[in-house]
Parts: sequence; C-alpha cells; structure tokens
Amino acid sequence: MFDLAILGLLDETDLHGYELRKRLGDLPGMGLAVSFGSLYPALARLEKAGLVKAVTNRPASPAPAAPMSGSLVGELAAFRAQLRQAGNAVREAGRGSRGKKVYGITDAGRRRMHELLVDPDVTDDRTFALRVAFCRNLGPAERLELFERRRTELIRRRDLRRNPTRADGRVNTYLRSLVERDTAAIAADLAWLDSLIVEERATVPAAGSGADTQPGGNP
Amino acid sequence: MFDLAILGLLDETDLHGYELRKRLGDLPGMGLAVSFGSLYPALARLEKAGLVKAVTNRPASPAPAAPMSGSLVGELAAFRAQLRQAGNAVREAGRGSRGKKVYGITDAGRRRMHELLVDPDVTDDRTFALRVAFCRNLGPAERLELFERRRTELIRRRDLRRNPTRADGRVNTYLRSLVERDTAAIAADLAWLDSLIVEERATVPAAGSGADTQPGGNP
DNA sequence: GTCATCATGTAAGCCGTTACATGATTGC
DNA sequence: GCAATCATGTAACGGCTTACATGATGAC
Repeated sequence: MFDLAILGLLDETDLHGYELRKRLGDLPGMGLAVSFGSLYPALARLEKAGLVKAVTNRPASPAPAAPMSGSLVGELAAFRAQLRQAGNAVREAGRGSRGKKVYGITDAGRRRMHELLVDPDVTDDRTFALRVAFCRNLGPAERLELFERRRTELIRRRDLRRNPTRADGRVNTYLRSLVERDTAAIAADLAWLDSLIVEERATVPAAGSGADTQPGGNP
Repeated sequence: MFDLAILGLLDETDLHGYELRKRLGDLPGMGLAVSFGSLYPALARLEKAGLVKAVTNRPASPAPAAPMSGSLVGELAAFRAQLRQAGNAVREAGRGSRGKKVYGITDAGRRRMHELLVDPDVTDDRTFALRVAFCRNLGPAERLELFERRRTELIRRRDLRRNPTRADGRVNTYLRSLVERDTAAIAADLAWLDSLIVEERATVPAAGSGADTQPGGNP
C-alpha cells in the first residue's frame, strides 16, 4: 500500500525522501503523516528490488520546454525562476545532491506499480483511494474494472450490515446514529463511484468488446 | 482501540470470545472482520489486568423472569425455549460452560473504559467511531466535549489539506475527483457531528456553566 | 461416524509507528 | 556561531493479520 504510493509519486517526478514524505501526506487515503521510520526502509527495499533507483542530479520532468535564449546569464536566471515558480516541488535540485538521495522509478518499478494497481485480491479502502489517485496509469478498461470491483465491494458491505441490536432490546441512540451515518457514507461513496463509472464509460465507447471487462455476468 | 470495543460490548452483556467477535464485526469503525488471533490474546491480557473476568455459567442479563413451574421436564423445556427465543445472543449457555469461557466486565474494567472514552490524546477515526458507539456511558458534558474535540479535528483536517498540485502543472482528473470526494465526506461528517452536538446541547440545558466544555475560546 | 459449525488458542510475520542518533544548509 | 529546518537513517516495539493446531457439539 505504501509501495504503490511511492511508485506512483516517483512516476510523476523524481523525488528525495523528505519531499516524498510531504506529498505522501497530501494523498487522500494515506494517514495524514507518514513517518520517516517507514519511508526510508521502504525506499531502501524498493531500491534493492530494482523498482526505484537513486538518480544523481536531474531536476526531473519539468526541466525542458524552455527554448535556449543564447545568453548564458539569461539561461541561468530562467532556470532559477523555474525552480522558484515550481515552489517546493523541485527545490531539492537547488542544493546540489550532496547529502541527498533523489530517487526515480525504473521500468521494473512501473510494471510493479501496474501490478499493484490491478491486483484484485486487495480491497481495503486506503488502497482503493491510492489506486484512484494513480489510475491515470491504467487503460480505460482496467480503470472501469477497478471502479466496478469497488462498487461490488461497497454494495456487499452495505447489504452485509446486520444492525447491532442487543439482547436486552434496549436501543442505543448514539450507536444507531453512527450506523446511519455509516450507511449514508457508503451511499455517498456509491454515488461518487457511479459518476466515475459513467464518465469512464463515456470514454470507452463500446463496452463488452474488450477482454478485460465483463459487465454484469459474474456473481 | 480494541480494548475499548471489548470492554464496551462486555459492559452490555457477558459474552464469550466467539460471539464477541461477531459483535465486534458489526460495530462501525472496526474492520469488518476481527481475527481470533488478536481477540483471544487481547481477552487474556484484559483478564490478567483484572479488567474482565471469566464468569462461570450466567446467561447474563436477559436470563430471569421465568417462574418455576414445579415440573422438572417443563422446566427444562422452558429453559430450552428461552434459549431458542433469545437467538444467538445467549446461545452460549446452551452447551454448558465446558469448552467455553464467558467473560464479564469488572469495575476496574468500567473505569478503564471510561478512561479510553475520554482520553484526548487519541484522535483517529476508528477510535472516535467506537467512542460514539459507547458514549452512552459518558455524562452529557463529557459527550459534548468528545463531539466538539472531534469537530475541531475534522476542521483542522479540512483546512490543512494542500491540494496535491504537481510540479509539471498537469492536473490529474482522478486525483482531483478523489480529493473532492474526500472534502465532501468531511463536510458530511461535520454536518452529522453538528446535529449530534445540537441534540446534546438540548439535553444539557445551560452550557457554559460546566467546567468541562468551553465553547469558542481556544484556537 | 462423519461433517459443518462452534470455540479457543499459538506462532510467525507484516506493516507501520515512535524514539533515537546523526549530520548538512541556511538565516540571523 | 547558533538555531531552525532539511535530510537520512536505525532500533525497538506495537497491533493486528494469516496460518496453523486442537477439540467439542450437533445435525444428518
């Protein structure tokens, strides 16, 4: 669950651990703060597995697209301005890479990310949120499948809920209110999901032709 | 977080582990299934700490109220019927207490539960849900404080959210949708909380006189 | 008599945390 | 030069999960 977040962020741009942590915190679905104590070991593990690698000095993706002006001084100023404008994002490059380790994703890492995005065995809420956050890396059909699997899961939960009545018959007002809130939250989530699905279907014109998605059929 | 759930349920009625697990699963805020691997050790730990104790044969609260008929056979039949009628709730007594361990809460356990209900240091979502589930054990002022602390926490989260813009300026539709859903969920939660607070205030007539709740003032 | 369910537990391990230790860079 | 922040790591531990081991009871 952690790995997916790291790989997903590194797929967008190279980052060092400290900055990575901040962005991890901004991702819905991750606990608000991610600790270094888990981040660094995770990075080390991923590096060892060849899924990410330490890159030396590259300011990553947003670098190009500025046409050469011919003036060296102007060039430098433009570079600085670009850094400033991008804010914290690429600040790491400003200090050289002495004490830092800037990580980038590898091809193997991208394959692994894809695996994590589509794995049907993991169905917890946080993972789903992360998957949505990075699902632009999926094909339209895969995305649809992701959404629909989630939909099935939510419906299962909604219908599975036995209301916690107690043996002595007394009703607990607060507990009931809590359950109602929970039900409402699931309903809202389902509505949101449905809107996602509708939008996605509009993108994939003729569903049913793809091998990945089989609408309806299965239990 | 686990302890609170166990103590709260045992405060309602005596239960053995297996049945406890089912009810744990019905509680919002707990993962849908709680594993025995954590439940039994937790129970053992709580027992060792004197917060719960194994009770021998009592079918707990709903037991009595059946007058003696004088006939031994009739007695037995009535007993059986009672068991059947009460459903899963007290079924445990039906097998005698040979292989089973029925637990009940102790006075120390109730004090501990109260501690867990009011502890201001724990602010995670699941714990809050559990607290609401069992907050009938709190006084009105304590309940109000619980709700208002949660409210503060949710507002903090809502305002703290930096939107995860990326260095390259591209916007990720899915991520944005996800963040919006998240914001909406927090808003809905806040609305629910506010309704709880309003109801609670109606119960506690003159707020402001109590030492526990100070509305507004603090940052 | 055997199978499903009820029931209790142990062992290994994963995933993540807090607390600790260390050092570089920048601003004042 | 000193403090705050940036930055990277290690160690110990906690909570919860899965998988495993065991056995009683009731239904058929």
